[in-house]
Amino acid sequence: MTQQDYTALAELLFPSVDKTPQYYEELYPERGLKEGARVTRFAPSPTGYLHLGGLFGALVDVLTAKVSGGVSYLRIEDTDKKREIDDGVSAITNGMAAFGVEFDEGVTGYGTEKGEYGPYTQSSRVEIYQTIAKSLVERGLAYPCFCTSEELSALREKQEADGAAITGYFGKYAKCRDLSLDEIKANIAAGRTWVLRFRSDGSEEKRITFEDMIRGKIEMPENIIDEVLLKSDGVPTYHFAHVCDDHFMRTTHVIRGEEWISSVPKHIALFKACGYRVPKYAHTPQVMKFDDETGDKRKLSKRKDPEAAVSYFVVEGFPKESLIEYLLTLISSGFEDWRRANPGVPAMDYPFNLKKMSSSGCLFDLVKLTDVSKNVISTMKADDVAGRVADWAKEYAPDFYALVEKNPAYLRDALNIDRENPKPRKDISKWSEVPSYLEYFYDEIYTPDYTLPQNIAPADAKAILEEYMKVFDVDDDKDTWFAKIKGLCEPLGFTPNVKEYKADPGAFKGHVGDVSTVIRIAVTSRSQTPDLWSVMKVLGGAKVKERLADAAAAYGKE
RNA sequence: GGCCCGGUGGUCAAGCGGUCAAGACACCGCCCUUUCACGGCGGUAACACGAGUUCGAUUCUCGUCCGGGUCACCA
Repeated sequence: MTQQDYTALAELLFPSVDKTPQYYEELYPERGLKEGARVTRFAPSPTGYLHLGGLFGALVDVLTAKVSGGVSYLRIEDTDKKREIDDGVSAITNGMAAFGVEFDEGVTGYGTEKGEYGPYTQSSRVEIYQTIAKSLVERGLAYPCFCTSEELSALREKQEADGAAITGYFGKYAKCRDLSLDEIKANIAAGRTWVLRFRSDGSEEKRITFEDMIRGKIEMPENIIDEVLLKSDGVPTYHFAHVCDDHFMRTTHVIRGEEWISSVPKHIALFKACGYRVPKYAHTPQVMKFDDETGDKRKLSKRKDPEAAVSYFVVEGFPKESLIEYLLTLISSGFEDWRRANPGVPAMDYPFNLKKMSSSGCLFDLVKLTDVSKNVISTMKADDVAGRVADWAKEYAPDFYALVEKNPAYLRDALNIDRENPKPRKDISKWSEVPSYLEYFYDEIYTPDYTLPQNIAPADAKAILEEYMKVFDVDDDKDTWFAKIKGLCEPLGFTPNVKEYKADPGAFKGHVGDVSTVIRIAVTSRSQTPDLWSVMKVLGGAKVKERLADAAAAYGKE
């Protein structure tokens, strides 16, 4: 075909395209950012709920931009209408919001966005792709292909049967590659649909190398495939959209999952054909999970693993900071050290470095998350914890919420036991644990169970309780409170001195610990609780006396 | 199958030619202690395998094995 033919072909294929690439170059100028500033993007497709791996990637994008004084943005890749789901976009933006991940630009919700480089939704950018496609045709770098999917799969089968190393539409197999202008016209006139293909000039022998920001140098065979640029409905494939968008949105660093590594040669070829500067690439490792059934590491699966959806963590009531902190420990090995050196600093201030990211797939570890979360929660103020518990309960535990809502101060006080001090308790890892954790503070959900440890006889328990009721005063300070419990010991055959008991166990029924346990069980039905004195203070004198009496009566019946 | 990525304790991981191979989680023990937790101290436990390069390999090279990805008008 001659240049004239190409021009005519471009006009034939894209009659309605009236803009030029130059128009968009001016519309989306280079960003005037300072030297070294990185522009990153998170570009998911709205095909389901927000995946944990998605949050992971988004974090890397945002951090990379932030640390360099650059820009991160959210782009929606909705070029495949078949796979799209109704609230796919909201699932992504809500999920990000729920964990406090904020982009500088891009889609902010269903139908809304911010920033000067939009639209940030690919389905709204078809005119741009077509303009670039048209110019590629004019330059002989792209051509229409009329092959049907049947023909294509027949081709693949034939190649496989021949034992071909590379299968696909390329070179001599690309039968539409050298159609004449007249043939093309005839096909179109006959109403045959077409896709636009890239005319690759790659060679099977040549290899290309590129520098991955995480993995270092990667060498691969050059792309020889005549990749589809525009599907038959005129919408671009991922590959073409990636090139156009990341060029015009002036992305400097393309950070995406490692499943894209194998298409980098394709992308580099496309960037070059378009005359664009190739961005830097960083391919992140996959988040895996240990499969108990097979005993193997495997990719986190949407179908089998509830924790693959970030919504799992909000339902369970993990604070957003916990998941972020945990993910950061996976993302960057230096994070835990930094955290120890910088307690209380927002996680997003972490001086992240792409190069220090591990390149091997990491296993998602719920146990570690639990530990991280306990630490996060242990540093929160009681008011904060109470507020978050209430917010969580309102949504996911309405019965508990009804209880809590009646007296917020009471909830706060119960949650404040052994909190707001240098060595806070670390009992809670997620809000869903709170209802059972605070059970004995609420009669409505409290079921008395006065079961004693083996070594304490009910009759002794009854005696302890009866004596204790005589001296109990909720207003005692902690020392006199405990002195009273010690005072109970000797008359009843126990010793206030644990060491004394250990020296000669046979001489006593037990020690203060046993006496305390009896009281603890009477008041809370548990042998293990946070500081009992504090618990009683929160419960109030009347309630404590009532429980003491109930328990004593219960032992009396035995 | 071709191409590509990866392989340090159970998990996450430092390490970049010479280390008794960090640390965190989990686990175990001890101390603290009226229970539990917290905290402190200590412990078990790893360089997938085989060659090569080197005075010396966890570190470099090759091969093997294992895991993963990718070979669509899906992203």
